[in-house]
Amino acid sequence: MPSSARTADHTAEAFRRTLRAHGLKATPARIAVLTALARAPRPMSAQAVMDALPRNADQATVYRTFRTLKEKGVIRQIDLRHNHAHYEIAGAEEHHHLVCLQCGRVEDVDRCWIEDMQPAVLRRAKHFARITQHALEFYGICRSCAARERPSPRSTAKGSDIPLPSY
Amino acid sequence: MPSSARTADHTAEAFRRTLRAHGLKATPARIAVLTALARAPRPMSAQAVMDALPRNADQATVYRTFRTLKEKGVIRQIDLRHNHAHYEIAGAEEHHHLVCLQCGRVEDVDRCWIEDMQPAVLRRAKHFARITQHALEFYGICRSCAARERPSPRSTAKGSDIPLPSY
DNA sequence: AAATTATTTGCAAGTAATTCGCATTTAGGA
DNA sequence: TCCTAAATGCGAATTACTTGCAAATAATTT
Repeated sequence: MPSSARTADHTAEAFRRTLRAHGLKATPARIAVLTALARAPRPMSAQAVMDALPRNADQATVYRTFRTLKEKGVIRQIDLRHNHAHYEIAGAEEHHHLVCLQCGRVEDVDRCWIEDMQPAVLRRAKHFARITQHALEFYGICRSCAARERPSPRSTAKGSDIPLPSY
Repeated sequence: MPSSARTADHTAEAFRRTLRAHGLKATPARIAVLTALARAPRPMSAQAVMDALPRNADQATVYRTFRTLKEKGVIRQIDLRHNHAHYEIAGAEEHHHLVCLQCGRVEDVDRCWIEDMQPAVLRRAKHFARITQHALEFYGICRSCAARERPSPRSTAKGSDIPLPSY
């Protein structure tokens, strides 16, 4: 067996099956994006993915792929405070990240503690001198949205997809 | 004593003192931004703050104010997955947020649990039907950056402030 | 209270990240 | 192999945020 970092089958064939299982077409572009994410040791930016791709696949495709796979839960969006989104393959064991606000270095935190645990997290970290902040957000669906659930999955062609409150 | 939500003095005078304590000029724009954030029940976007401001203060000023106050730790940046940053006054007791991926509704989570605690979090929530994801990131300074600490706080005038690794 | 100066602001233009419209291509079922 | 919905590629558009610089101003000094 290969020495892949996280236990998971990250072959093109496996991705093909995953895509099909979600009712998505297994296109070369999507497989290439997933392969790039799987190879990278850290969450990747759109730019990094585009650079990693052989030749084809332009921005729009990469961004659309991110959105689609994120909606299906195949990949996960990460906010590293770099002024642009990062993505990683989901499904791996829960983990978080240590992000250096100065140089952008990212390191995995493989267990889930908060606040009082920060000294311990820091001790386990390989490359960090101190932790100054952390952010935790929960995402889900609120009651009113759940109530009018699935008004028409495909009707969202034009309008901005999220009706935001004023802030 | 007034019935302000979070225990803290959010008067213009208090903000003036806070600013001065951080070596910043207590300008009307800054006090207005802080006042807007203090009044809002949720983290605010730059747009929301600009709309809330009497008349003056343009984008550049608001964004610059965010950056300055964030660096001083007076306000905190929140990623609500709305495609733009949100900010809230820092210093209040630790809390997190519940964000509806469909309508953007935001609700505070006033205690800090994760994962296995999600059913309990959901039960305590007022407006949520389900939680599907959560994100936790730690921010700090890595060893190499700590090593070359404070090369010259003011010399970062032009270059992009964070030398990013390739992704 | 007026002078002084480093900060901060406002404006207008600029840049980076992400999205959209639409014609063309393609994956995968019939 | 044909067919059709889904996906791509291209260019243009939009959004979020930043920057350069001259004018304004907070707070210190006199």
